[in-house]
Amino acid sequence: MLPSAADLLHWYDRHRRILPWRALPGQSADPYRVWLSEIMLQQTTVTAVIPYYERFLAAFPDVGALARAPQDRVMALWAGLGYYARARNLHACAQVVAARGGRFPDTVEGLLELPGIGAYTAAAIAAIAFGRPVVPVDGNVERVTTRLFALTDPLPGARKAIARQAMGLNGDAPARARPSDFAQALFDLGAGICTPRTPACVLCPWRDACAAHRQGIAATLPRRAAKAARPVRYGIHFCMMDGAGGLLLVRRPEKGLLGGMMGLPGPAWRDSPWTAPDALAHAPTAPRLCPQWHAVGQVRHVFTHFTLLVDVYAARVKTFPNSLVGAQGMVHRVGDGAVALPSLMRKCVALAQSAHVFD
DNA sequence: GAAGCGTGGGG
DNA sequence: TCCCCAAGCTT
Repeated sequence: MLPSAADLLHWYDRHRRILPWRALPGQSADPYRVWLSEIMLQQTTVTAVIPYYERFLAAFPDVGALARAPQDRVMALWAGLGYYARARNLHACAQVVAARGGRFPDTVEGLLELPGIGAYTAAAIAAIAFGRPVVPVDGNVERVTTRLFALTDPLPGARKAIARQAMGLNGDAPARARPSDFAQALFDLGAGICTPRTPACVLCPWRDACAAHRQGIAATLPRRAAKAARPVRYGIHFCMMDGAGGLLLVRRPEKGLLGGMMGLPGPAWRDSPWTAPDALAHAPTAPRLCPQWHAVGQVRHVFTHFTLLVDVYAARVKTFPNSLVGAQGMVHRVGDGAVALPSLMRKCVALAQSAHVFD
């Protein structure tokens, strides 16, 4: 028995989530909002995205406003959401779209040419915003599909085969009549019913069509290849505050980890721990500046492919010498939210403040 | 194809 | 505490 789109859409009409970027029933979606939400939702949970989405939409009501904004402002609003290349690509994409009159391409092929838009996002925008009959294959759809057809080959190797099966899910007339709802129904099914750990098969509109459910293996799919162990790396960062509550920050390189974001000064992270004298040799210095450094503790931060342990040193000075600011970074006030400071660096600052070195 | 790229919440 | 992983893209 093949899954019926009508069954899924009927379920969706009763149980669809209300989300800030989602059009109400019968209304058409704004391509800008759909695009913005899709970029933010890449590898990121709905609950994490919502406040960022609201702030972005308030700051940049349309693609032209986003295109005209300084990159620093975009990065500052993105700070904390992670995968910062998304924010750089978002800004670049807005400028391309603004240059073509503010209208997004309405085909998968056209969307694919834009920065930050890959196979999934192109299909999602095409289906949700432009009603193209395509199935965006994200993690939800992969999970639903592997279970529906009991596909047991492990990810990521099986990804292409899974996508082929998924793209056939909209083959019947009800699905092709409502491409936008069909795509979002698959998301809601994956997010609310066909969940990773303990799927609520008893509530699933596709239960009778699901091969994995019949075989009692739904919760074990999709299978994944074993992951490599996460190594540990070691960093040192210096938190220096002046009498007016200014913090010395440096601009990180455009590419690479935390690219385009601000950070506390410190030597490059390495594979072996640091000793205190070793670390202090890298402290920011300037003529006639003799800061009293205090070791305030360690921050543990987990990135995708390694764990970072940061020893944080804090010092208070009267004022930052111009040479230091000019050579190594900028100053901003603590509490100023409009700075592109990623979560790792915010943790370091919070630790330094908790040590009362700045009181 | 594989590696690089963040973060926070839940089991 | 640890492990999993979430509407993936780029190189």
